[in-house]
Amino acid sequence: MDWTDDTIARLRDLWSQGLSTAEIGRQLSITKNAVVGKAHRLGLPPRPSPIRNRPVKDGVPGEAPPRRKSTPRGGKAAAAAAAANEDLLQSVAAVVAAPAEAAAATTPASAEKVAPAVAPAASKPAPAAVRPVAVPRAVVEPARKEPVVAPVAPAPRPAAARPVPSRFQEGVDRPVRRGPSCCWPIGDPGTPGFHFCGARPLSGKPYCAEHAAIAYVKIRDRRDGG
DNA sequence: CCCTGATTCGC
DNA sequence: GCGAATCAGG
Repeated sequence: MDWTDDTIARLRDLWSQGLSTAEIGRQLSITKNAVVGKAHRLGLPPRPSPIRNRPVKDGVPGEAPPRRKSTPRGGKAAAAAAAANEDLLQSVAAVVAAPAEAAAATTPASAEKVAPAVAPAASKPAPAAVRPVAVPRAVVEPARKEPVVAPVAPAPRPAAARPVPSRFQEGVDRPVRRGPSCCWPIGDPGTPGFHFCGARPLSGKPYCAEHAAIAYVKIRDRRDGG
């Protein structure tokens, strides 16, 4: 791998986007090991690791068969990494908490499904021109085979100025129509006029065509003047 | 099995 | 410095 300034910058960018190492590797056409290794050497912030910490060997390693030539080290390093990890997690959690809560606030229990606060990671054959938006993996599901779009959290008042459709005058909590309905929030939650769009959603989506167009936007390389 | 990220260590 | 091999948890 030729680690030019550009590729390193790309790595840093993708890394900061919260993409998985494997995903970064795919986009850079390298292995995840290369990604991790480089990131490690670059001193990039550790990602939330599935591994809690490196087992301490001075105690009971838990039957860790020393397949390696030398026993795995990393007592201090692992501890530090773990600490940094938690620290990072806290920060990330704090950052993502707000949007999540906001979304939750606008999603009543009556909604049949939760809003798709999910950023589909680029699938394997993803074009290089697009890539998923930064979303910490902790709050997203594994990638779906969806078109590369990014969810946009509904604005607090996407249509505050809009008149309330007459079909909602009679019942706010229970839309007139049954079955799936667009759950795009309209108005202020908790206020009398608040309601959900209620139109027929696109199949497989929580929003109607109109609001899906707003909710899902194509991702463009933000470094490219986006 | 698949996935994940971290570490080690030969090169 | 690099990254495959390996580890280890979900």
